[in-house]
Amino acid sequence: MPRADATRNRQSLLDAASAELAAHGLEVSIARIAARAGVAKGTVFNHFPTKEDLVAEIFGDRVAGLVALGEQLREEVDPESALLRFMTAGIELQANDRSFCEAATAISRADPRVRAASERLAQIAEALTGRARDAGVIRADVTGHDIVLLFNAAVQAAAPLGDTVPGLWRRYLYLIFDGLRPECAREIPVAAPTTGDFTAAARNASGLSQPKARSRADHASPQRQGAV
Amino acid sequence: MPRADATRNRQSLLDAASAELAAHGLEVSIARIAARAGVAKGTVFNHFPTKEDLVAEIFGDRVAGLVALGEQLREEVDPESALLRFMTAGIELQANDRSFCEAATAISRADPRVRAASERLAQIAEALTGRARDAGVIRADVTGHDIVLLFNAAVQAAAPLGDTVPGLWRRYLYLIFDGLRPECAREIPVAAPTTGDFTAAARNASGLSQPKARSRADHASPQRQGAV
DNA sequence: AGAGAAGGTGACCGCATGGTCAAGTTGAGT
DNA sequence: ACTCAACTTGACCATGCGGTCACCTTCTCT
Repeated sequence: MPRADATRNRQSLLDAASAELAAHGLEVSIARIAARAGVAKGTVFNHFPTKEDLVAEIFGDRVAGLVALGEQLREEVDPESALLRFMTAGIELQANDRSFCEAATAISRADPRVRAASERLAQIAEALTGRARDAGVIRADVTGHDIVLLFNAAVQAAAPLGDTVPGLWRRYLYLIFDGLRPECAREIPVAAPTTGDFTAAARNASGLSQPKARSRADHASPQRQGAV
Repeated sequence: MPRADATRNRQSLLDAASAELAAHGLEVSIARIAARAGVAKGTVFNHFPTKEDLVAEIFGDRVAGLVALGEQLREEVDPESALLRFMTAGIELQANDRSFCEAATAISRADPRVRAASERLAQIAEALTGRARDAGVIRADVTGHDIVLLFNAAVQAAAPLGDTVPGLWRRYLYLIFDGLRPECAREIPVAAPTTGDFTAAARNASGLSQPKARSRADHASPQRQGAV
């Protein structure tokens, strides 16, 4: 059983990290987080072995929250509104959290907790999508994976103006959602991604330290004889 | 008139930087670029006062290329196919270039060359969109600015699987494009962004040095009494 | 109250980055 | 062939990062 001040500090750190990550994205320094939590830098590493670990903890929680909401929405009577609300929540999470999208792509795919949460999320998304599909309110060729990936789409469309026009992502959510309706479905020449694609992508994702990871990967291809 | 070797080196640097930026994104080090170009680091700064300057040069060229294509497409007979090809080109550019999306948001909004090119791009996009709108092939409430912003959407939707499923962005392009059709248009509760929004966002964008820019901006809001 | 362990601390390390500059090299005009 | 400005070079600087560790403080159990 940990000491009282340790528990307190741990919570402060999680709160501080959560806020700083949301405000400034993945590159916030540990020093900043420590300062905000009112502890020394060393304390951060007492509680979380690496920065990646800290981020994974927070990111896992966020995804878990979304999963919980999705679970509720399965009870919702109207499948269309359920799906729309699910997408809204997923997008809103990212729109309010600078670290989220980056984290989803880069970090913590390797982290087991995040992996688990993400898989649950994919299942929920598929369930909600399936209900909407069966009800005939969205096109037949759209899958749960598509829905999760489209979270990114709406946020990133609005991202260049994100701070200037705060609710803009909503515009693109609606635009994209209209594209999901059966009425206007044209054939799509590319198949939906599979669960296997996601696991394969997870293997490629190396971790937080992109520079290091990069230089390691680089030895393979872009070397030129004369240089260096 | 510059010396012959200077001209040669400048071109090598642009080529190298272009390739490295595409492959590794905005955070490639100057050292890497210099190595690839086969020159010393100092030489880079002989030709481009700052890293931001180098990136702006390249990024400006890319946008200009897209503008040129857009200009050709205005002659195309079918407005729908013209718009679709324009979007495809814009997305493809980003999908093949890791630096592009980041650059669009972060850097070089401040750079006059890039600003100019971006404004031209917005005009072209508006022209192509207008033609498609008049022809009744896309919904009335979509603007050229929307189209440019949606470049990001398709790429970013596919981004988490980008390296694993290379052509995936195409799927989301088609999905999004279907959402642009008049047949399935529902009312959108958020207005399209204006040119003014873009200029306002440009003012906020500070430059390459995000860390510095951040800490400057940070003094304003997220300070907490006890901390630091 | 006292003791011992759990936890906090901040100076410190190694490393990488963007950028500078005095000294050396080289292309081009005569 | 000679000269000199234009250009290149790489050691160097300041800064910021994630992470470590010997030392000190503080909680908790008796």
